Amino acid sequence: MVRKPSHGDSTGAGNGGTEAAKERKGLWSPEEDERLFAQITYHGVSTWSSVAQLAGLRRSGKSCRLRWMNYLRPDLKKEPISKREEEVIISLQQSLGNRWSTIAARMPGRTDNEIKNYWNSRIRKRLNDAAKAGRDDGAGTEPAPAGEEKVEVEPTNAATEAGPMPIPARFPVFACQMLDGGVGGRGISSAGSDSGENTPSTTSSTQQNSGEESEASVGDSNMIHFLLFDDLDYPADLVMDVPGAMDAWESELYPANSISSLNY
DNA sequence: AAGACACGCAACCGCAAACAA
DNA sequence: ATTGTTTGCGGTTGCGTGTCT
Repeated sequence: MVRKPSHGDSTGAGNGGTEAAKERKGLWSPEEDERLFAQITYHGVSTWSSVAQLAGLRRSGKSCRLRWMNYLRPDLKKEPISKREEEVIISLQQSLGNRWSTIAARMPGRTDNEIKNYWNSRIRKRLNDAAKAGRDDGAGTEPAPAGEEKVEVEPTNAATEAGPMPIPARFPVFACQMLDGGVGGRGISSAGSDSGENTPSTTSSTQQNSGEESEASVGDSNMIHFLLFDDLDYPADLVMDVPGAMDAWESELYPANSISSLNY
């Protein structure tokens, strides 16, 4: 259920109207998204506040960063969180606690916000229910280990569940820039690969993964890493070979004239 | 059909860490 | 060493939509 944008004043003309410089808040309009995406794609990120300024957005740098990280980033997975991913979340939450960004860093294509929301709205509730049910049964004093709370686990790779791997909506151009090395601020490079700590291992491991994870228990952290490498859907060096991706990007998602018409 | 409620998601807020001047 | 700025994080809230009564 995607909330319909309620940006009554997508141009920023509203919001009281008089203070042109006043920061906009609330949902992002498609135009704002487009401006932000184009700005970052073509010019990278020096500082987020400058991104907001250069893109002509009346948004805080913070807001721009959040929008990019949680929504516009080309490497985000758009499909719902799979059972396997849910198991990983549960397992990592057990070992790391509510360190959502760390958990997200180990789940390519997922954001901390997404994981946090998923946890708060679904898993936590379910675990609580399970714990309560356990107490009612008198069956145990501890809630069942989260990993065992599962839910039938498909042996298949999550990436293959939904059929052919979808072409990430905006990845190609972004990847071109990344590989080109041209625009590189620190923001754009970290956004393209993933935040920091897992980047080297994930990218290097991607090509060697064997395709299927072992049957190790969910609580096994080594297995989690292995499994996650397996989940990395869009290794940067493969993206350039996706036939027609650029065409799709240009013709459907962001026609050249729609971007070049922006002033920045 | 309509209102109440629950759910899920997007975004904001406040804080702390990192960095620059 | 100090101060100001920016970034990143986790918690929380607001709101649209779906479901139930």
